[in-house]
Amino acid sequence: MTVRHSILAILAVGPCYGYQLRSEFDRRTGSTWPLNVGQIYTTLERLERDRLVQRGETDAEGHLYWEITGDGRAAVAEWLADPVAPARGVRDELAVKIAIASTLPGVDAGALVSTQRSATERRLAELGSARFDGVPGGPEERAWMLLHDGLVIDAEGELRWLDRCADVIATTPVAPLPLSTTRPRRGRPAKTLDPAAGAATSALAPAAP
Amino acid sequence: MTVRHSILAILAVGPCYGYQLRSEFDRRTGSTWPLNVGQIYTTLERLERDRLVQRGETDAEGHLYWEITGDGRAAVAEWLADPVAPARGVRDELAVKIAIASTLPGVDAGALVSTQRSATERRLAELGSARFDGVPGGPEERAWMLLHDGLVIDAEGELRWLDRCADVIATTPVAPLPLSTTRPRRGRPAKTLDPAAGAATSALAPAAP
DNA sequence: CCCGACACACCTACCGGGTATGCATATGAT
DNA sequence: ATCATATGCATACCCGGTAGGTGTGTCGGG
Repeated sequence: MTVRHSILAILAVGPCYGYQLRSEFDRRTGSTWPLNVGQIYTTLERLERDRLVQRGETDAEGHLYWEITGDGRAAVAEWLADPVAPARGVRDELAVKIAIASTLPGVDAGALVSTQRSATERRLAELGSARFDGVPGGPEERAWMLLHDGLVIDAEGELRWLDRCADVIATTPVAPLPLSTTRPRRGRPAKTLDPAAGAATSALAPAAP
Repeated sequence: MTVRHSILAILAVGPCYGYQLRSEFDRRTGSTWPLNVGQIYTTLERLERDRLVQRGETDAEGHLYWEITGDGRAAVAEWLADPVAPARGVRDELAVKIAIASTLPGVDAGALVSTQRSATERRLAELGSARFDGVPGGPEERAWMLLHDGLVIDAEGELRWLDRCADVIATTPVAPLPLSTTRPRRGRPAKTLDPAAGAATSALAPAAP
């Protein structure tokens, strides 16, 4: 939803035509987020459908200027006021991958973790030597710095997490899981008598009282 | 691509029918990643199209068992060997949002950052009090712990990053950007003789009349 | 002097992940 | 008897994102 909202926010500054939106987006984000031009037009159509945007004037060169509506301004305000939703990113993807891998017979999950660790370390090194090549002092540089720092912090966190994964895998061995042989019973399940008690805490969580 | 690969990896253990794949996935990931059943079937069809999977036997209950192919096994091996691609997650989304916001006239980017910080702190607190409620000692618990720790590390990193953002915003003020007034020149760009001087002057756009 | 490179400008088709929803059947609880 | 819930499958849809095609105008170089 980033592109959608960003376009809307730029239109809140003033009417723009499609291609212009892209250059404004690039200027403000330092070309940090690769944006396909085609996406602009489909997004504009969807915004129009949702009454957040409307077609405005057409200039001599044939440029169609899009204007933001009242609803659109409200949506921008809401976007700026609301924090972005929790996540669903790489960490989840990695977590699922490792979780699945550690249940597969004949798969060394530890090796997977260490491979990933090497890749992340390499990434971190590349980030360390990356330099902004553009006009300093402008919005592009700020955007670049913010993104760059974010990637660094992310990579560092990934390393910490991978170490934790290696630890969990090494210390709490789980037998490889074959396919479940229990035939599923249809219908409403029988009432369970006692749910297993005692949930373990993770190392990062404070000890339960 | 997580679901696609995970399904394939489970099929490498043995043939399964659609619904069975979902329960195996849940069992191995601790229901950590909410997986819509419908997705299984569309994914299986795509896997079949790509020759990674093929239709097998149908049992007495009418369950169609899917089998992995040789290409499929190769794909699983490749998935397990390759590290997960760099990212494109929340951090990017947040970075773009902050970058855009800090160029909008009349928008307090600092307030946006602090709002986000509050939300992340709240999230972190919730994570701190979260406990695994399931059968301890199994793969579900391991998956839950890995994911949980990942979320904690991620939230902590986000806080660090947001502090950095606040710092950048406070110390390197950028004038709010109006829409660029420079008319785009079509055609092949003129050969730039002195790129530094020309670009630097045009970087700071004066307010349009 | 024309050709090719390249930027502007727009449009369309397509893909893949994900969600919602509908349908049918079986079964235990109330 | 009825309802709630689980298994089991199928389909339509949306959305973000990518690829690729169509022109047009301008400049540099052969």
